[in-house]
Amino acid sequence: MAGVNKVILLGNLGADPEVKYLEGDNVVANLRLATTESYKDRNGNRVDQTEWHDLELWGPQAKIAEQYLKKGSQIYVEGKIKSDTWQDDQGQNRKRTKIRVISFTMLGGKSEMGSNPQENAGMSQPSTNYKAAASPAPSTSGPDIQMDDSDDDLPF
Amino acid sequence: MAGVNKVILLGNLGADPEVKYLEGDNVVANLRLATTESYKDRNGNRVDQTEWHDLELWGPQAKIAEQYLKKGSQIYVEGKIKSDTWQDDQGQNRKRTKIRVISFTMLGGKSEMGSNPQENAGMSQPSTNYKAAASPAPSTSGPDIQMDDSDDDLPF
Amino acid sequence: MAGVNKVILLGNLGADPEVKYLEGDNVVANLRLATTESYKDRNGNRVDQTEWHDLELWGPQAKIAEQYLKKGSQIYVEGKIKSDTWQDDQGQNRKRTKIRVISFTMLGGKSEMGSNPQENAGMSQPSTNYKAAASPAPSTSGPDIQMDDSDDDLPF
Amino acid sequence: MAGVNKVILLGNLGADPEVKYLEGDNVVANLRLATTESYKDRNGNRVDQTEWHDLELWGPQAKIAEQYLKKGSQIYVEGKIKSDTWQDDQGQNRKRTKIRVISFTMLGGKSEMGSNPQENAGMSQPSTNYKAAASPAPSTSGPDIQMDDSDDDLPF
DNA sequence: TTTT
DNA sequence: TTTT
Repeated sequence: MAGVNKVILLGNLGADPEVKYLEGDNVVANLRLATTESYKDRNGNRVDQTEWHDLELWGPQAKIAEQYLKKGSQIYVEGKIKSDTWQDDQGQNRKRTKIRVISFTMLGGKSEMGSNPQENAGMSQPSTNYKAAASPAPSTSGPDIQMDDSDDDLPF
Repeated sequence: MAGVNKVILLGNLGADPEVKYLEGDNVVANLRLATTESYKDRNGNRVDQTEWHDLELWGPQAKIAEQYLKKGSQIYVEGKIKSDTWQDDQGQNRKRTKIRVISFTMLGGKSEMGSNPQENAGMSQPSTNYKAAASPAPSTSGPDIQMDDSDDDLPF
Repeated sequence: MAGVNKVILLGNLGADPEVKYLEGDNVVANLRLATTESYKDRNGNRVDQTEWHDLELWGPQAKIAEQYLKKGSQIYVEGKIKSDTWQDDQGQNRKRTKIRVISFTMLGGKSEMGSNPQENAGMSQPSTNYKAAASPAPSTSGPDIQMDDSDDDLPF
Repeated sequence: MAGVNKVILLGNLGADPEVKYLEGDNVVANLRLATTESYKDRNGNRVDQTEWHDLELWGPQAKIAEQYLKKGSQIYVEGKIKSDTWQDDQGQNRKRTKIRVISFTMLGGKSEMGSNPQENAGMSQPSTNYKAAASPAPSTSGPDIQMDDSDDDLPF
């Protein structure tokens, strides 16, 4: 039963975040992330190989992504693999794999922090590490606890 | 261009390895790995959530997997996400995601190492860490050589 | 400012946990973990190389460790590197590095769960993943949030 | 015996690399890497906590570090923990922990690749991932060969 | 001693 | 579809 399911990615966004506001105050952001490897083939030519990843962020993380990330942004991501399975119109089993983001960090320093300081509350550094908080935000009354969403049972 | 694409899994095999011997001495093994998380839902009930991963191993690794792994084996895996994309019969874009294994380690000590000591050459411990070696070995001669199989340009 | 400091270990305990109960309900456990690599030297002889790690766990994690881990236990650990620096008697700068554990998972299934079922509440599997909760436990009123202690500002 | 000893760091260099050329064509580079976490304390004030890591790179990696890294460079690192233990003048046991780098990637795109294209041979991208190659190259001929430098038995 |  |  012991299980570890961990993904570490570092790459660039292929497009601006797609953010959806759902009922009940929930927010989800979908990102397309490219990770590119370079290697030399047997003839000594450099070859780039790009893998595209579908990332999913929920709650406060989604909002931070909406606010600060855009096409081209470089980020470091920790998450886990999550698959959806369903039957398509032809009755065939289908599977789609995405990365549920647990935390991410903006790199590259090309931040364009909004001009509204309110927006940046508690986030003076654009490259702070954003741990996921469940959404709706739990009323943690403890000191400064960082939450992550790795094990919650919210419906996402 | 900087890219990191890393997966760390720890779980159990849902079936024996499926191994195919290809032309040119190539071997590929496919594994189904389950990683299970346990958490309590809002009612305090324990819930298990299992994610199934398709693993792909090549060359010597595939042979080691064939030899030592079986349904139920517990392993620790490092690898990377690799997707195949194609068009199906209906002309729809399809995508299948799997984990290309870079290294793995057998856990649990329930090894049943073959009775033939030759088989265990260099592997007195069942839980040795098996780093991937490209197969057939690339004719690496320069200093730029990739020393694991993460970046090779072999056709897999 | 972007920072990642992550350690992943899988190994066995060299001794039973050392647990200290501090004032204010705090608990700390210290573990000695061995990670062993096997490789062949240039003569083809198998060589084992063991690295010893000093792990530190706080709060509920420390109690779980006290309860379920013992000399020889095999665990998977995620944590971060933390160093203490000080001056010794001779006025020399000294540094000691340890691993602050964020989460751990018991492996090997050799659990000897206590006979008191209360103790195992919510932990029917010995190999559940134990995320750290800050100590003293925050009064999280949210649903089932998993906390980790990676970013707290408690004095440890 | 199963062992995993893995470190993932992302941070900035506190100083230029220190490179030593040893007898027998060996090269070693030492780096000081800072990883900084930001969090809010219980009063809502942002606090930065910096951990300093001693990195050690060998062979070709050391040369690449010497050539392209400098004080302030942002890098992503994978490696493992390695400790030296010895007795000091007072006969006391001492231990020093460092990170043996397995691979690293330059981030931030502030590369100042030398103007000599020869220098960049096989490395048109400053942020290529540098996997360690043992130096001098081991005469790998069998299938059990370690394909990165994590498990070699070279004298470093 | 870094970085934002 | 990203990035250098």
